Amino acid sequence: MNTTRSGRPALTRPDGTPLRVLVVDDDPDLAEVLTGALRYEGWEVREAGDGATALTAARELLPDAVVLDVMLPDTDGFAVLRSLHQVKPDVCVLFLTARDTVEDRIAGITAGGDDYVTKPFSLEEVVARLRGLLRRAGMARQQEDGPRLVVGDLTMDEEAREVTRAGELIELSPTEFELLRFLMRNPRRVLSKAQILDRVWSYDFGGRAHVVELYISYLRKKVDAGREPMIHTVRGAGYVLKPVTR
Amino acid sequence: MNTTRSGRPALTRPDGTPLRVLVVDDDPDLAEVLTGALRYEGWEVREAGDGATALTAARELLPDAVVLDVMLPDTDGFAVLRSLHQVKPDVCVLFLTARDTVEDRIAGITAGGDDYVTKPFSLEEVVARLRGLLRRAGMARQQEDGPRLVVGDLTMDEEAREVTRAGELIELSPTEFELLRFLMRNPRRVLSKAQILDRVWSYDFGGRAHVVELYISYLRKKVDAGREPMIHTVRGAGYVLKPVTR
DNA sequence: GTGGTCACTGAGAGGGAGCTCAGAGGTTCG
DNA sequence: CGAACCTCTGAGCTCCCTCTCAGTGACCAC
Repeated sequence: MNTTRSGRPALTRPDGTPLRVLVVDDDPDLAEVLTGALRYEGWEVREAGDGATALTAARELLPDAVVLDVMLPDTDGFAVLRSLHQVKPDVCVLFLTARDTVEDRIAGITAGGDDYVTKPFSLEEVVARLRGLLRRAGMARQQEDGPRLVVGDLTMDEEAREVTRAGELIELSPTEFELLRFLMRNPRRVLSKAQILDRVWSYDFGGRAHVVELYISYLRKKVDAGREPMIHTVRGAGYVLKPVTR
Repeated sequence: MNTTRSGRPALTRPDGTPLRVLVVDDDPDLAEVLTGALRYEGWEVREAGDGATALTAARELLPDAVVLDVMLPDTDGFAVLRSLHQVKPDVCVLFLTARDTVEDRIAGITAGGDDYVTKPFSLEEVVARLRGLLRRAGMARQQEDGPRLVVGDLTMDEEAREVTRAGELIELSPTEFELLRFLMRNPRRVLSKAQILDRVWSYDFGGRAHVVELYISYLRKKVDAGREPMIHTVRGAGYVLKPVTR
């Protein structure tokens, strides 16, 4: 079976082969980071720096999804979107936009079932959105039963943004939610503070690893409150989420 | 089963295959947006930019419905309609017209059981009209029991434009109605303000996401007034409509 | 023990997201 | 032509969320 670098089963195409994703961004550093994160998911990834290259690559790769910067050196996102749909009508598109471009030009994009993320974003968010898109488009085989994560008696419904422990609803802030999602997608694995910072916080966040401790503390108060703890500290290494064992 | 990108069951042809729709508009951006929205419904969609192309496409696709701009570069919509009826006599047509199009011509349209929408329109409206047309023409299999949406003790009769909560009638303005319809067609799913703007407001609306908050506020006063709330805010993510859980 | 490092958590500042009121402009209808 | 209604803008306000700082506690090496 096709697996991720982390050992998790990968989200695959219906025939079991890896999902194919095209990353289009003119900032090579950013493209590199994205590509890495998506490869980590076990997907097949290609990069392109402008609209023309993107189209050539798309014709070869026939990607299931495209991560597409709205601002490109040669064309604009809408034109690329149109051309992409001609190459592969059922392709999913995740747009990357600057914060100030949002309202006007993005209008209409999410209408087609596509989605967007504003810069600066966290990798966890990009991956989650992509997974959501692919799943809804029926391009991904359901490895788990739907958009629901389960670790022990802890469950997370990503679409409804609902988290429960032992059936009890837990309210989380956006950052808490994203942190817990990352933990739940990597259960029984020790995650370093650096890893967590890289995935959950946006790439331009200059802050110290100290925030991670803080948010772990918040999560514990809500998730482990008065119960057998699931979030454990591994001194000098990081944190790990484990189902309760007896 | 055939499903929409949103995960809902799709409205299908009687034999279970996807409904086939042809979009005819000379504005490529608009056509793209429409196509996306209809694909999102799980339908099979083709595009055409003028009358001649439309006819060729229609002969191949044999569409169940056509979304047809009245103003086309080569011919006018009515001529296309006549030719379409020769290709497929029972085709449903949804006309797109400018606000100032002459009244009497429109009157002629609806006489044939077809329908029209004036520009600028909202995607939610286009989709709803199309669903209505197809349902009435008996081309769509009724996946749900008729034109009635139900979430918890909240019900909406789309054709009668009647909304009730716990049996009590609720009066809504047009925009409020459309917003609630969108929420009710996506229960338990968090919808972002951008998604809501794209679907419920017309495509040329430049306004800020602030309007969504305003209309959510209006809806709450009418739908949730003095009752257990069904409309919930998910900070940093959007809004979600959920049946009351006790 | 003792010193040093790593981790946890309380308090609080600052910023931003969301809610609501009041009112202007437009449209519809009588 | 006026009244009623609807839609959207602007502004003020509140509350929540995020992060910084600082103090305390836990763990380890010697």
